[in-house]
Formats: sequence, structure tokens, C-alpha cells
Amino acid sequence: MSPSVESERPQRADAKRNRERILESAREAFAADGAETQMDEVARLAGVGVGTVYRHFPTKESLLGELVRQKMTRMGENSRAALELDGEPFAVFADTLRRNVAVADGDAAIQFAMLGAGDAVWAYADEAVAEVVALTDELMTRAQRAGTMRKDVSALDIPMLMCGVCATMTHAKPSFDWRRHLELVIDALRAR
Amino acid sequence: MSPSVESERPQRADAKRNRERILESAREAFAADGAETQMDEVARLAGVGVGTVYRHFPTKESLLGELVRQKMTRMGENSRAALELDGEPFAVFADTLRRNVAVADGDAAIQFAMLGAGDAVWAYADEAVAEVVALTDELMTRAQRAGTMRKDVSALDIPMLMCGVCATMTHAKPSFDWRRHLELVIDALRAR
DNA sequence: CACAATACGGAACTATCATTCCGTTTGTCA
DNA sequence: TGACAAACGGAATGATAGTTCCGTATTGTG
Repeated sequence: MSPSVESERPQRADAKRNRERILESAREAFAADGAETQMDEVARLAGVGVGTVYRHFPTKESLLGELVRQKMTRMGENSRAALELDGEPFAVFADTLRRNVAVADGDAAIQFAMLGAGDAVWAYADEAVAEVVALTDELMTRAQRAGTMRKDVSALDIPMLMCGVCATMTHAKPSFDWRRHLELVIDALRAR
Repeated sequence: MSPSVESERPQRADAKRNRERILESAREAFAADGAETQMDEVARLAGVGVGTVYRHFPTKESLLGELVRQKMTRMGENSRAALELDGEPFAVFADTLRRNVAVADGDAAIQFAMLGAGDAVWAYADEAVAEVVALTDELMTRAQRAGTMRKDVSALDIPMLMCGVCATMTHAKPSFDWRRHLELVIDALRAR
């Protein structure tokens, strides 16, 4: 992660421990309060000073970016695992989508990232996103070959639609039910 | 608008003129830069002092709210006009949706409102939103009776889906095309 | 056990903005 | 035209929050 050239002497033990603590606290705080969470709050939760937080993450953006990257990686794992499954290809794809969207459920940080956040935050997750898209592409191709998925949709459409579903998550209105939104979208992708 | 009881002596001429200028400048500024537009900037564009802006709109939120209300009213007008049209009911409904979403196109303020904005901003547009939903309901009922629209969707689903489409608008990514997103959603609503 | 090298803590700094305040100007009416 | 209320302008205020700085503490090594 940090040292691009792996030489460099290893991190001190306390530093490594603190980095983990900070990430964990940030995960918790951002998930609950969204991007407006303050750095001081993250530090407090982690039981360290703000200075320490900044030693590990030079900007708030980079901290948020790392959290997003982790979530994206998780989605990538889900998608990769799905490639091993056998079952009706469209069903496998749809289930993967459900699983991946669930990763964002209840996490204000990711929802924020999928909505407002500019490229800045996403930059940290670039690689992970590309992988999810690539894996999604494979899942979709299988379903399209099986004739159960529309042929005029591409893997690039999926992040777009998923951002829409995430938009639904952030609204408190009771009539906004992201699971329902997701199912409607999945239906839209099905071949008729 | 302002005086709920219409008695009260009429607004002074310069005040009325300034109110309009402020709204126009705000429309322009917020549309271009989104909610982070500063009140000072709105004042500058309108050629008045900040104090004057605050005389007309007690908070930034209320200014944003008024803009949203106006847009919603516009959508209401679109929907009301659609009731007069005759044509295949689903097509009429879909066209209305296209027209209404287009109202938000290129307007960062509305997009912001449909995404991040809490109830605070929406409160100003409550009535207008309720009207759009009611009109949409009528358009949908007709299409459902004609058998060309899914029967398991309600008018309350529409704002949810539209917020999703607006989420797409705010992203610069070339693969995010809100017209495409909208068409996919419209397809999802069609009876099969 | 020293002694660097790392890392830490948290007060202080800075920038950003919404909002307020009050002295001045302008519109209206008799 | 004179007087008064209504409106205006914009400097000042106050709050928030990201980031920096530097004196102190901890860790790992010879």
C-alpha cells in the first residue's frame, strides 16, 4: 500500500496497530454519519490523536478512498466467487448484484462515494472498480449467451444503475425501498 | 408567496425587482455550480448585497427550496398537460417522464436536491411534489388499465426511480448516460 | 542500556461560509 | 417636497473543520 517500492524497513509495530484501529474507527464513523464525519471524531474513536490519523492518511479524502477501495475489493471477491458457481447464468448474475449492493447497505460512506463524491475519492479505488467491472462483464456475457439477459446492455451500464440504487438507499422516505428498486432494475436487464 | 395573509401593504417596487433578480441569479449559479454555490456569489451576480439576499430568503436553504419548488411546479404543469393528450397511455406516461426528467438536466441544484438534500430543502416543495405524484398516479392508472404497464408499480415508485436517474446525471463519466438509464427504467415499467 | 529513527498527541492555525448588524439610501404617500 | 417606513450594502461575526507543527514518547537495534 504505502511504500510503492517494497524495500524500506518495515513499519513499527505501534504504527501498524494504529493504522488498523484508525481504519476500523473510520469505517464505523463514516458508515454511521457519512462523509461529514470529522477527522477529530475518527481519531477520538480510534483512541489516537489527529496527528496520528494524518500520519497514516495525508488527507481525509485518502482515508475515505481507502475505505471505498476495501468495499470495492469485497465486491470483487463476491463477483469472482460467482464465476465458480453453476446455475442459470442470469440468476447467478442477479444474485451477485444483490450481494454487491448489500455491501453498500447501511454504509453512508460508500453511498456518499457512489453519489456526490467526485473522481478524487474514486481514484483510490480505480483498480478495484475495474476488476469488478471486468468480472461483471464475464457474468453478463454468460447470461447473454444463455439468452436470458438482454443483449443491448453492457457491464458499464451496471455501475450506472447501481449508483441509482444507492441513491435510493440514502433517502429515508419509507416509499424508497432500495431492494425494490434493485429488483425493478434486474427485471429491466432480463431478456423477454 | 411571502405574506401568507394577502392583506399587508404591497412590496416596494425595488424589492420586487430585486427578488426576481436574486432568483434568476440563484437559478443560474446553483444550476452551474450546485449547492456549494456561496450566497455572496448569488448576491454578486444579482448586483445586490448579501444583506438583500437574506432579506428575501432567510436562509440559503429557503432559497434553494424555492428553486426546487419552481422546478417541481414545472413538472406538475407537464404532467397536467399530459392528461389532456390522447395516445397510447403508456407512451403518454413515458413521454411525460422524459419531459420531467429533462427539467432536471443541466441543473445541479435539482440534482443535488434529488440526491443529498435532506427533508429541509424538500419541505419547501412539498405541495408541488404531491401534485406531481397525484398526476403521475392518474397517468399510470390509465396505462395499467390499458394493460401496457406493469400493475405492481405505484406512483410512489416513480420519484424513487427518478432519483436514481438524477444520480446518473451528476456523474461526469461518459459511460453514465442518463437518457439510457431512463429508457431502461421505462422498459422495466412496461407490461410484458 | 543508550541512541537514533519513528511515531504520537493535540493545541494552534487557517480557510471557508452562512448569517447578522447597523448606518445609509430609496420608494411611497400626503 | 418632507417625512417615514422599507429596503439596501457590505464589513464584521461566529462557527465549523481540515490540516500543520513541534515538543514528547515509543520502538527497535547494536
